[in-house]
Amino acid sequence: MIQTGGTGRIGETAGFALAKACKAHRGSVGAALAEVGLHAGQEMVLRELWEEDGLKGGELAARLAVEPPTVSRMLGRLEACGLLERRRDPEDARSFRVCLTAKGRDLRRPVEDLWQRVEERAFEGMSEEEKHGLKGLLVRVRENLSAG
Amino acid sequence: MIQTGGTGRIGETAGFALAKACKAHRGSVGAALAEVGLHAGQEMVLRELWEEDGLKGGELAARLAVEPPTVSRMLGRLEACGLLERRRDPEDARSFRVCLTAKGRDLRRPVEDLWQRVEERAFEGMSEEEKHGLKGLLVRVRENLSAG
DNA sequence: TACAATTAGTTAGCTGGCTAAATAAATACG
DNA sequence: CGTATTTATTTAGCCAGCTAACTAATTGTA
Repeated sequence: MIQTGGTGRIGETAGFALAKACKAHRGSVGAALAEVGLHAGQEMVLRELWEEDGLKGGELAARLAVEPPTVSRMLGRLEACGLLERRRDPEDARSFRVCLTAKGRDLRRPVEDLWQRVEERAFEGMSEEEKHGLKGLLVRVRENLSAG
Repeated sequence: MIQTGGTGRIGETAGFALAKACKAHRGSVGAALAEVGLHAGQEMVLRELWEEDGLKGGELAARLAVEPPTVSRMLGRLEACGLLERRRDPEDARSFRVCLTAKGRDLRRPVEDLWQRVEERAFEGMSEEEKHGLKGLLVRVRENLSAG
């Protein structure tokens, strides 16, 4: 049994449960990612590029809902790892296109697989209905908060 | 409308929805916390102490499910802010007790209030049943993952 | 055309999180 | 009793995230 947070107001909120569940999830994903040489969060950058290669830095930041400086340094590290490269945009000299290398593309399967393994463990014992309902509610939370 | 992540496998998982919802939630809480001079995560330390003052550093790390070095530096900063103090444990010279100052205790209300405001916005439009069900599922996710 | 305003990225510096390694005290044990 | 082991905390250094401030290129406009 896990304590849900005592008697205080914060510990009783759904937001608290959300934060703790997410922390555990990120921890599990992070541990698995370490086995392929990645840090938690970096797989999100790769995921966007697997979906659409050649994004501009700013587009990447917007899709990740992260600030430009964050993306800037992450790209530097991923580039140093040989997973992607920045190519100057011929149409705009202050932009660049982020392009996956073969090495970066090859990580797709292993990363999707490990994410899937965590998924199975995280939601073990839940029906498809429960899981689907949970997902829907989480999307609503995100919508509610990203407004303002 | 918010994109849920395209066609890739990761974007379709409940874990992905969890991560994105949590990111939005942490962002909202963090913005509100900034108004009382705190950073996201620090309120969790205070919360534990509001529940039980005088915890040892290691106990705090365990309850937060965080590593000792993380707690060590956070305590240093919170102490520098005058929110708490470390008192050496007379029964064990290598331990200490973390004790709130009046300033630290006074933050309870404002922090609980702002957390509550985010709670209302985050789960706006959800019935109590949905919210309660969501909370229960999130606790189960946490239990599933904190096992191994 | 020349200059102002906007836009794209980067750098610096802060925070929460982590691991590995060092310090120091308590405990176990021969 | 003295040494070895375990335990509590800190330090160093890495990464993701942030804001503020800077650079450089594009665009708007007088």
